Amino acid sequence: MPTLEDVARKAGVSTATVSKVLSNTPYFTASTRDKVMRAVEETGYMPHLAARALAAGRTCIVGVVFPWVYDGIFTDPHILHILEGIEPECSQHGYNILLITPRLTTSGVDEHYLQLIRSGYIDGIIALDNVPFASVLEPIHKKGIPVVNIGYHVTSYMVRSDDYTGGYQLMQHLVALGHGEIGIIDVQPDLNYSAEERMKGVYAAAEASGMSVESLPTARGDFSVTSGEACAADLLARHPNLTALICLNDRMALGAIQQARRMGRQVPQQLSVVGFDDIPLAAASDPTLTTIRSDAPRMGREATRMLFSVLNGQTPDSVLCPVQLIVRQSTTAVKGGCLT
Amino acid sequence: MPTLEDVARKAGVSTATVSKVLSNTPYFTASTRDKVMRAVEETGYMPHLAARALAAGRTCIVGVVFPWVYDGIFTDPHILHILEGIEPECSQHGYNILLITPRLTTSGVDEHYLQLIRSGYIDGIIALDNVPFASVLEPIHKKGIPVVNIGYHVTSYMVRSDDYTGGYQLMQHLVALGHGEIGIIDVQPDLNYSAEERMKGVYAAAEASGMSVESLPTARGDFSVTSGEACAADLLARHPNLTALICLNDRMALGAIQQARRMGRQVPQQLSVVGFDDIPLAAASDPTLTTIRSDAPRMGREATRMLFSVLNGQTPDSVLCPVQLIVRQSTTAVKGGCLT
DNA sequence: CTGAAAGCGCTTACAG
DNA sequence: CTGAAAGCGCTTACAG
Repeated sequence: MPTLEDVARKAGVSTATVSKVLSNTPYFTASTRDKVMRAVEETGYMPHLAARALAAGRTCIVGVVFPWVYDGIFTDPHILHILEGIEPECSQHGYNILLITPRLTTSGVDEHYLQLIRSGYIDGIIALDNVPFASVLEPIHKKGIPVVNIGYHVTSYMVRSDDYTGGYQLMQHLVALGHGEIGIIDVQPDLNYSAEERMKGVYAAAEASGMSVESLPTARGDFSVTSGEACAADLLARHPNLTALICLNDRMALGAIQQARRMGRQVPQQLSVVGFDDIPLAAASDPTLTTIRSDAPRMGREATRMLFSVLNGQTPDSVLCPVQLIVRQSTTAVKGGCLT
Repeated sequence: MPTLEDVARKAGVSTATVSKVLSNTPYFTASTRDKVMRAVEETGYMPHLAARALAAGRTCIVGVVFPWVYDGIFTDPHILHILEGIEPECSQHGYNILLITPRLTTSGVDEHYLQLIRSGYIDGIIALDNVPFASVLEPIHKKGIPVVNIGYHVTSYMVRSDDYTGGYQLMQHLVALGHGEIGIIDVQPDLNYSAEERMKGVYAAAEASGMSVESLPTARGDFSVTSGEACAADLLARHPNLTALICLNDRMALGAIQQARRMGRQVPQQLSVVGFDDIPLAAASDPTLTTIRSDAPRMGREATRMLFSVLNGQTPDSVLCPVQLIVRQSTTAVKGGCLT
């Protein structure tokens, strides 16, 4: 492999000059540039990134930190759509993506992660740090690497999805359809920041329409389909007069629909059900599911742009990404209810 | 950040010695090691990877090359399950994953990809190189980086899914259920290597059971749900006596089921339908889909192990990963047919 | 505008 | 077993 020195010799200039031409400093004449570029062509020179990284203190690598909090990390569509937004921005800036998946437990992060963060290999980080029991941010802060977090853990630069408004819209949608007897399938508190925000939104909308938050029948699932079934069974048995269910994610909603059917309740004619996330199955299930879609690629894109702006010495504002209510077949006006 | 020299000074030895202790060469006494390790502790030393890469010629980075052949790259479950198998192996070996997504067109790969490959940043590569019209392997070969390919493009080390056997099993399954009038929904040749192999398997099984391959009614889709619908409409109109359809992927199979229903054919009572891939929806659709599952995480794992073995100077054998027939509700014995 | 030289932080023959 | 020294391939003040 040819080095800078080979190019310099061939062009009849010093390595310093070649370096300057190649890194687009303004200090050279057109004729020098031509000589250098010709030599680059002829030698097939390509910069050695590790050498450049050592000398310049920049690696052109951004770390994308997806903590390994559960097995499904690589198949979670949300995470992947975020990556989909990150990749083109990095590519465009000539940056490479190092995929970092620390094992995150209540006792902290793993050793390999710590080493990597402190290794000088990474110019900036986009983290997906959003579980209450632990954070990946601390070693990053300590090392002083610029970081943008997608999630609710607090740092200087953040991108969040508007979970609160999503929850608000779901409740509002059901109220507008005339529903008054609404059950909730949520999850245990302190399990997930987004879920907490969603619930706050649901409650705010309930209060805004004059409902008493305390009296909303509630069951607690764990995001899984089966927990949705169990919760629906519980709620519908205890409160047969319910006309609608708000589920904190789509998978529980799909489980709830299955269970409602089993108990002889048609969806949506006798029971409206809403979910959250707009997973692919939500558009393909029967009935299709009314839900909230967040713009994950946009979150990735915004986070990456923020990171580059930080790397350029600016201090961008944090971003709240809007969500969208997707009305499908699983909700309808309450029978005999009055539309507002 | 403390450097090797800081550690050496504090331990009262040379940097060469510290380096030897840290890289586990056998050339030091226990007492030296203790001194060094204590100094490492006290200084909080962490090796600078770029410096190490430059000096040692190893970066501890493996590139995972997923060519950007279509938008869905980040949401294709198959790709992600492969990544799921790659990550733990790399992590275990102390290697980091650089995610490389070259834009692949008939005119070749993009410039940024070429630079990266030739940059000296990457010790080894796992590629997912499997579309007939272009390959990402050539620049890798040219640069001489060890590479394992997951797919049908030829290189020294390869991992493939046994598409052929998958196709064979689907046909065999239908024949065993007594089906004799079987339609095929395939895709255009030269579009996808895996699809070609699947078809070869289907044909081989057909011949093995005495069918004439030429007479199999066939329609050509493009992997999409809607193309599955169109193909089913075509086939069932032209050949009303068909009792089963083999579709080269699940999405076309799901489309075919929809269309069959619309045309008044119950699945599976009046028409058995099989797919290929076992996408998540295959287990959740109505009816659930009989299909072929390939073990993507295993493919990722095998490829990574092969790569590390190549990096260690060995020459591992290529791997053919077995597939599995998943029998679900969309297939049943032909009415009045004789089970063999 | 150009170049000589130091230096980024490590590893690795080599000599002892 | 240990260390002095060269070198990996680049960038960056600095002097001219």
